[in-house]
Amino acid sequence: MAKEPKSGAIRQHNRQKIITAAERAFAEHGFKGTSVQKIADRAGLPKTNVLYYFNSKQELYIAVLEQILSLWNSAFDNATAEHDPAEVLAQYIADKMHLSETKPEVSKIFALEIINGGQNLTDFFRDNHESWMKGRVEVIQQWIDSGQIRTEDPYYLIFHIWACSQHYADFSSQISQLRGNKMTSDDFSIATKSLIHMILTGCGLSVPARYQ
Amino acid sequence: MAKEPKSGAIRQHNRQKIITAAERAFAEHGFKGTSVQKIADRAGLPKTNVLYYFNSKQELYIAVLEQILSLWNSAFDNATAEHDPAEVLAQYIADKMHLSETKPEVSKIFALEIINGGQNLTDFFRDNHESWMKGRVEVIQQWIDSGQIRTEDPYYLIFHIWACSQHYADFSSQISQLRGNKMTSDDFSIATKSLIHMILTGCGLSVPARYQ
DNA sequence: CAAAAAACGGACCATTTGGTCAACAAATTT
DNA sequence: AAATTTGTTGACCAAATGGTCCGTTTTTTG
Repeated sequence: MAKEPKSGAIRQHNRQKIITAAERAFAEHGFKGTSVQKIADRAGLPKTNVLYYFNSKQELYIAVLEQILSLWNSAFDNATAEHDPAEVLAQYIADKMHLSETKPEVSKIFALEIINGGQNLTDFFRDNHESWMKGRVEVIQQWIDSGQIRTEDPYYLIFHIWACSQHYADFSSQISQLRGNKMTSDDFSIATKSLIHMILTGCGLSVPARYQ
Repeated sequence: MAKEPKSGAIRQHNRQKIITAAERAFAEHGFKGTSVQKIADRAGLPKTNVLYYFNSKQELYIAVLEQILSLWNSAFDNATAEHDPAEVLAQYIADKMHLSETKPEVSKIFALEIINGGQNLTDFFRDNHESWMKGRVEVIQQWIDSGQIRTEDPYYLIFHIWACSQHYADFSSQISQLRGNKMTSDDFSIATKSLIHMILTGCGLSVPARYQ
């Protein structure tokens, strides 16, 4: 079924144009709320052309989700118990916050997907994600066991990092409304420091100088 | 236009039945992803009947949002600078976590709404919310000024509390998948303690005995 | 440069869906 | 109990939408 890559230059270029348009559209209105026509308009192509490259709306959506995965990487991925938890966690939080600042659509699409039960995430992604988590939990558990950090449960620590950092992307409209203006780059910098401080201190770590 | 209450017993009863059905449906599939027919089925009524009580899908959706507001209340609402910040914040976090545990649909509907820009929230709600926020920020600022708590910015503190507590409702599917099973009541209890510990400690507060 | 492959795009179709109508049934009111 | 209001429902409609068809144009290839 799936026509193989064929990687022509035009194909590559158009697919990317469509994915980018779709990314923004899905982030704004969710899967159901986004019509193929709207995506096509944004990409500056006729609808038929979009369906030519992606056989269905669902297929396009999944392509968007998959492209997003490449952004998930972070230094935390390869950290071991030998690393300094304060450094690793601070860096991880900073990375996540940076992503929320620069690619809020990505976070929103994922949030929408997960809230709706994550039915479109491939098993491949799920397994990957799960084993990533297991690995990270193990490292944190070792930090706990060696008395380097103090927290109830590694899972919750990671969830709290995700929750807070993603909140700045997903709930940006609420944040802007309540604060009276959009978060500037400086605001993000302060929020990041604030979050790093809270989480590290909350784990009994002291904040590395360059994150203060 | 808007037919006034008329508060007959049947009316009251049916409206509530519909709202409850709609609440679950919207939480699962969002506004666009939920058809009036589906809501009607869940409520055990013909679609026409749903439209009879709520003139449009949008009107029903707004009714759902408004009913939700009643759950937003908390002891934190009336706290002043004279209160003990550790007590007040711990209680607030516990309240929010409790809501995530018992009414995850509510949190999800709100999350979906805010991610999509909150276009359906009434001005009334927005203003209310904004002035609530201003009041709370002021109290926290006083705690900061008097050296009782240590945090960068009151706004971010509140955002982080929301982010973490709501995460347990909104991202429950992800949490279940990664942990390997659904959060039990005991898990929630531990997560709550963990969160209270992290946030209070992160603000330089010590955790009140009954939350440890 | 001819032939094959890839890209383009208008017309079209089936389904879903929000919403209306009109007729009928049940409750309430007078 | 008659009159009026409220509740119930199936039939129906128009718009939106995902997706197909098929002919045409452009690009690539042998």
